[in-house]
Amino acid sequence: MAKELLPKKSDNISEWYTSVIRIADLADYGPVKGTMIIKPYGYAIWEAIQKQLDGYIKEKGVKNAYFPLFIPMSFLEKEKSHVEGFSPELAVVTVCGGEKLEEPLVVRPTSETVIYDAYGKWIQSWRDLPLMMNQWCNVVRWEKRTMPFMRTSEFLWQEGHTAHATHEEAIEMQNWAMDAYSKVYRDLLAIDGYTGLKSITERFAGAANSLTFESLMPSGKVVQSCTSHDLGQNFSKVFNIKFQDEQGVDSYAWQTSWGYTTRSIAALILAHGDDNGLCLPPNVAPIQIAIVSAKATKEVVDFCRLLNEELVGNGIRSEFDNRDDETFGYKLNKWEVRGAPIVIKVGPREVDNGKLTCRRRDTLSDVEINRGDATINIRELFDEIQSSMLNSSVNYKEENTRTASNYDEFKDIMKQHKGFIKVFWNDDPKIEKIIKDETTATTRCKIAEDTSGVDFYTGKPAKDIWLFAQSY
RNA sequence: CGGGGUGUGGCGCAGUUGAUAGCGCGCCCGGUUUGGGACCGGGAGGUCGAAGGUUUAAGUCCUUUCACCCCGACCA
Repeated sequence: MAKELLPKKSDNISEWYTSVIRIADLADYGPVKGTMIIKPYGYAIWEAIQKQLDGYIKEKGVKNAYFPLFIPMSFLEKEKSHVEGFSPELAVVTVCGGEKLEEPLVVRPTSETVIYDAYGKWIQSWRDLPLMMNQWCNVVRWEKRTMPFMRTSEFLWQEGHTAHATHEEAIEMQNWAMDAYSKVYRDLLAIDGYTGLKSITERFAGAANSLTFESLMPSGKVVQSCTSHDLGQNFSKVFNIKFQDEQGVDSYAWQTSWGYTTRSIAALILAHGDDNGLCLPPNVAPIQIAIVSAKATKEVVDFCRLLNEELVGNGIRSEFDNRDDETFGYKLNKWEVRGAPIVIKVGPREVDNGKLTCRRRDTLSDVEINRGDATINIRELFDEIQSSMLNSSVNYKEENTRTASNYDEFKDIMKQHKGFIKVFWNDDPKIEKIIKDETTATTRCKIAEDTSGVDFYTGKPAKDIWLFAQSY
């Protein structure tokens, strides 16, 4: 624990990022390339996200289930664009129990194929629809360039898979999932972003179209940590997910899949952290309140203990840091690096005057509140911190969304600022490739249909408004 | 996977022309301390990323390999 060892975020955001993960005790490297150990403090963030998102999922009537880790290679090969999209990053098992397998097994990179093989067996009638399942699990994608939380060979996520009788119903589901994701982002992580449709190049392998939530990081690069796909009938046709409707006519089901990953924790670290370390919004902070005593007299310790019990009893994630081998100043810095939203400083002064000195992590300023109604005051402070953090994210996004009306302006913005670039554009993979090669920017999403402008690249009448940016 | 860089106790580093390792922080024990990273005393801990090679002798030279960082391609 040494704050002076933390590189300045403004100097070198990459080194800052990997250091803060280690110093704040979020995670450590695993023994295998690209793998990571998520430590309790980091995992608790994931649990807070899970709790919220799992609640939304259940409210919607989607059931949790679990499907196998191993998938026969032939399953992936059934959907052409799916296997083409994933084959470069597959981990494949060829030997089991000391014997070479007849058919290699893929460690799931995503579970469409294994789940839809089962759906094909389970769905016979319109009465079986909609079929809506979700699983919380790990997936493996052998990435070339890894980074803790941002891009690991194995990562945790939730994947929802649904089958519906109509395309409209499937689209409603797809939109619902993205709404839930953006609520998690905004309400829990205090991160704003743009929701929209992916381009032909960027969409999920096997999807008819993909919705995404894109959030801008201080480096000027953009993070995508969740997507929601309209799979059309692409998978139902190859996995034979057929049902007989009320008229006795056979049709293929309309499907969606949607996932939210631990990459969102990377966004959380990057978006709010500063030169002093992590800065967590109260709604996801594993420890929302750290109580630190300035002098460990019996009166002070008893005061802290009672306060902590009261807060914990009222559902606040509070901890009394009662270590006797660390000094006051040391503890304050420790909780600062670990990003606890509020540190309550208690000494004889507070015991005497019935006030609490609260240090806000987001503003690094002290606020005095009454001990008497501590819980109420702290809940108010939480709300204030949470919304102030979201506000700064909203402002940052808006300040860094720039409009380009032609390619020269576009290149200029990429050179000077990065961030989001808003343009009129018609989706064209060939042009997207050229732009990427020349500027490193790719489409993030289509945010609106609008025929009032001309395509920034070709100058021809345009149909839509798109956001471009460099992605992580 | 391509280009560049790094690799020495948990962390940050030093180690001259080759002679089998040292510092600071941290850690453990004892004591004094505690309102923004305390101090004194006493300890533990490394064969120098890994494997091979040259040599009487390798942290230092050579080869291979691995990991991490920065920049690309792939990607949630």
